[in-house]
Amino acid sequence: MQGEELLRVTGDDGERTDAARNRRLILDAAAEIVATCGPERLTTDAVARRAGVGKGTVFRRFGNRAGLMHALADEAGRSFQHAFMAGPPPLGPGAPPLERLIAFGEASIERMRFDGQILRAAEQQGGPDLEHPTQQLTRLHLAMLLRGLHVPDPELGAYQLSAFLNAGLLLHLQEHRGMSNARLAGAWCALVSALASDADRSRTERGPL
Amino acid sequence: MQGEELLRVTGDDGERTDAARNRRLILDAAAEIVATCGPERLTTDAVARRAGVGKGTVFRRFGNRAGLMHALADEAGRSFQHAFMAGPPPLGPGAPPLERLIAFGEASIERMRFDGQILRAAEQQGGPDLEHPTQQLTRLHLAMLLRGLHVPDPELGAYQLSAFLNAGLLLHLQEHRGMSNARLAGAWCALVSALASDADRSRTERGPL
DNA sequence: GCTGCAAGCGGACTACAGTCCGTTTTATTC
DNA sequence: GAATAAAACGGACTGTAGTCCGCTTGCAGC
Repeated sequence: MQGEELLRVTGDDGERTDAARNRRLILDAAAEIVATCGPERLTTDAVARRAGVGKGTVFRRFGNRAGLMHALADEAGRSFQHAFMAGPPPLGPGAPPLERLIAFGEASIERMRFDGQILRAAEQQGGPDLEHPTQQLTRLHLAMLLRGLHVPDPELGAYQLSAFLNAGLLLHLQEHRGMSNARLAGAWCALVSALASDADRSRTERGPL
Repeated sequence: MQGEELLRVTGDDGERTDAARNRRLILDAAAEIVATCGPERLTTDAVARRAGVGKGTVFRRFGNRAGLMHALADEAGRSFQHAFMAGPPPLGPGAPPLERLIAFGEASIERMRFDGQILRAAEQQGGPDLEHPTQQLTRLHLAMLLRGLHVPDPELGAYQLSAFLNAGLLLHLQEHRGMSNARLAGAWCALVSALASDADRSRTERGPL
């Protein structure tokens, strides 16, 4: 009766120290393998072996291969996340919503050069994980900007926009269809501008509430 | 020297009769399993067993599991394909491009009720197969309609639109987010209308060439 | 320190996708 | 209808994701 439920005061996140240590070991091992052989060569066995832990531990920590990839992708994307949430304009706060939206798309497209492989690998397997915190954060950000443009359904609009910024799609367009980043950015710009001006127009036509 | 290269005059598509027979057997067996247990339960072993063929035959015919799923999805989607290419307006030819686009989105959303499961299963695994003939046909259709609206980059616009009509995404929004088809259709309508009116406006402003 | 126990661990095990290659079938040519 | 080459066949085999469960470890209270 004494040690029942509320004795989770251990580590930072209530994570036991061995668990935390192993998480880092696994993440580092995975990053090393990805850097060496590419994400497609990352097997859970290899990660476990290299990290010096059992295979079960990998799955306990990350759920599945995609979860591990997401964790890796999140580490890579942390700086991007910071840039659009708290960095300098036009990507960060301070610029008007439309400019921020355009900058966001351009940065996402540009970013594929570095993180595309990992992001794509994370997306695969069971379809893109739309409920993943990082995805949600991205959509929340987009929805906020769309709301600033008075788009009728910002939440759904965010889904529409992020569907296009999907790594699998962008990489395909860049690599297999040979589309330049400028062209992709242009299409993005056209899309968000259209949404913005249309919303603006129907707002002023019907009166601004 | 006699039978060298040009002796492919056999079946319909130059497919040997046993090959054609087995293709049908496999497809029927797969459809039956999907109908009974759902697409996620479809294993290549089970299909082969039920069809009474070897496992290798399944892979020879369809490449991989996703290929089989696509073949299944294509059979299910043939009537839809016919509807937007040769059926009555507004989905088929005869209506103005914007109306056809709207109808296309609505039909795609509606369609998920029946074919969503299979479509999603086909999309999974290695990301959506953007080069699959059916996908290409869809994009070609969308691009044509966008061209009719004088959108600047119809080809890329088609990618943008079809990214949203993705089964994985629509099903997620319907099932996990509880969004009504009306809401989804509304967002689609807003999107294509915005593209259309923006293109139209910048065309008339700068003069219609 | 000692004890209790929830959390964590690890690796054998299962299930499935996809490959490989010796054997069989099909269509063609003579 | 026999010979022949190409195509197809099938099932054993391989590699990998993910599970399971008995064992170990770290933490909290004493």
